[in-house]
Amino acid sequence: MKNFSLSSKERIKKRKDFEIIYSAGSIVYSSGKTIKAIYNYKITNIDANIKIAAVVGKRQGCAVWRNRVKRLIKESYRLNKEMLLLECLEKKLEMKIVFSSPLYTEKKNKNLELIDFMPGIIETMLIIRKKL
RNA sequence: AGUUCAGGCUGGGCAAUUGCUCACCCAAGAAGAUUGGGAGAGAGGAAAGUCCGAACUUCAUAGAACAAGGUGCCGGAUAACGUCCGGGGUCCCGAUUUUAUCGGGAUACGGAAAGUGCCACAGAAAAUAUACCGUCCCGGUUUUAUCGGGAUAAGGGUGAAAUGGCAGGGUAAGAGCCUACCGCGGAAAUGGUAACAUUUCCGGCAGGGCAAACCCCACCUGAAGCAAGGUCAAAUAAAGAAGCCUUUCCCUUAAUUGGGAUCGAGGUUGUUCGCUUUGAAUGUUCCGAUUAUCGGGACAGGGCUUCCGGGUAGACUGCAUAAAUCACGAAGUAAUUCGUGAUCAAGAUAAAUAAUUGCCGCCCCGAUUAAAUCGGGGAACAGAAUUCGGCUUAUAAGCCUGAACUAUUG
RNA sequence: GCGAGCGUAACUCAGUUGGUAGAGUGUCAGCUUCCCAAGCUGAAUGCCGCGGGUUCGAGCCCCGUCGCUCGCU
Repeated sequence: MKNFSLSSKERIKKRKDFEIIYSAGSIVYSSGKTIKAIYNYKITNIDANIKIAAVVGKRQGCAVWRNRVKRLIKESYRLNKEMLLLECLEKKLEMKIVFSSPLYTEKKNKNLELIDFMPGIIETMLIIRKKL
């Protein structure tokens, strides 16, 4: 498996998965609460993998802005996913994470860059790794 | 040259690395699962709002009318439209010049003599006219003011709007009462496909505004929408059909309830033992043997397996060759149409089209300044979701055309 | 994607043949009371979401637009 890819297998696509995560997941915030992560995992023998999704609320901005936020979250996970993936492969976990950034809105933060998301994502991933 | 207004066009480019989506080829593979490699394609002028019109799909439907909704000068374009093009009327602005012409702009612009309704306040009166102040005549009282009767609609005042305008005649004062011009209504002729325009004749004037008030007239519309519709179809529960099974004993219960033993079946193991999991429920009736009971059949109930229909989750399809785009030519004032040639150019579904960097181009600021160079900053509105034709709204910067104004030069 | 509804005072809402925009709560002032509450009296507060149009006149009629809410798998 490649180190920096993010194929369709590594994204949450089914409605049921989201229902499971929101009902039984646990929540982790980064410092400053810029990034919120909800995660859920179980032990399997077959598919040890991580699946993620990025979620932006409808009221936070228009469609272009929402797409950009999701792309930036995915990008910053993609570049740093190795630190969680090895851990999960060793312990044979099927991990599912939902990232969101509830504090950003289009009116306040018009032009967002990758730097605005990268540290928060890394921080939450480190917290999740500790709790395993 | 600048500013403003109106209309139209463009909506940065190239490269590298790491990724995403789609379909194609090659290799691995039982496999159209999956993995690796290769070469290819991958948002807009509004993709937006969902305001109109269609295609397409399902349902309904003999035909006609009504209801409800929409459109509304005339002609053309179109698959269709509330869209577009051309023309006419009305209104506004500017110029010339003077009451017409030219240029630009706006226009929901059918009917008020089919009927109903409304027009606050003010005003005499707001729609069958009327008579507050006036003006004029007659009479009385009284003595220069007032009262009564009549004539009048010129003037005043109110209002958004007051019953044709203006000039002359006429009169007691007035009045389309009469005349000319203008306006209005009707008829005819001419021009135009038509809206309409021009001319002539007739009528002394009928007539207020509002139909984005009800309404009348003409024309149009069946309803819902790709979350339409179609195909395949897991698990679970339940209905139907077929096949097989429904051992024995004891305790208990209201019970087809609960429990134990035996026995059967499955798992573990090469096999046995062992261990472990699991097992239903009988009742009625007939026949035969025998008379305590046993064997067999039928019906009802129960269990297991298989099949069948329905269609949920989910998957596939609808879904990318179309009223398509571009170029040239022809017809037409134009919208647009016709012909020939070329192209095929996104197809996601918790939803791809990205991130980072470099160079060039554009704009702004600063420095040096002859051009130019160096440094810093900036680049809008906004993201396909079945597909087209429009409309509306958002939009940095730049370009083109036309009009008006200003300044400078000749 | 499709379809409905609502924007009026600080808050909750009325407002219909189109004619000077209202109620309740709250705020402020006065009266009452030894003081407060309650009560009584009075006052202030509105670009009727925004922009056009029709009309003499628009919160109301028409068109466009912005924001909010709800329904359909």
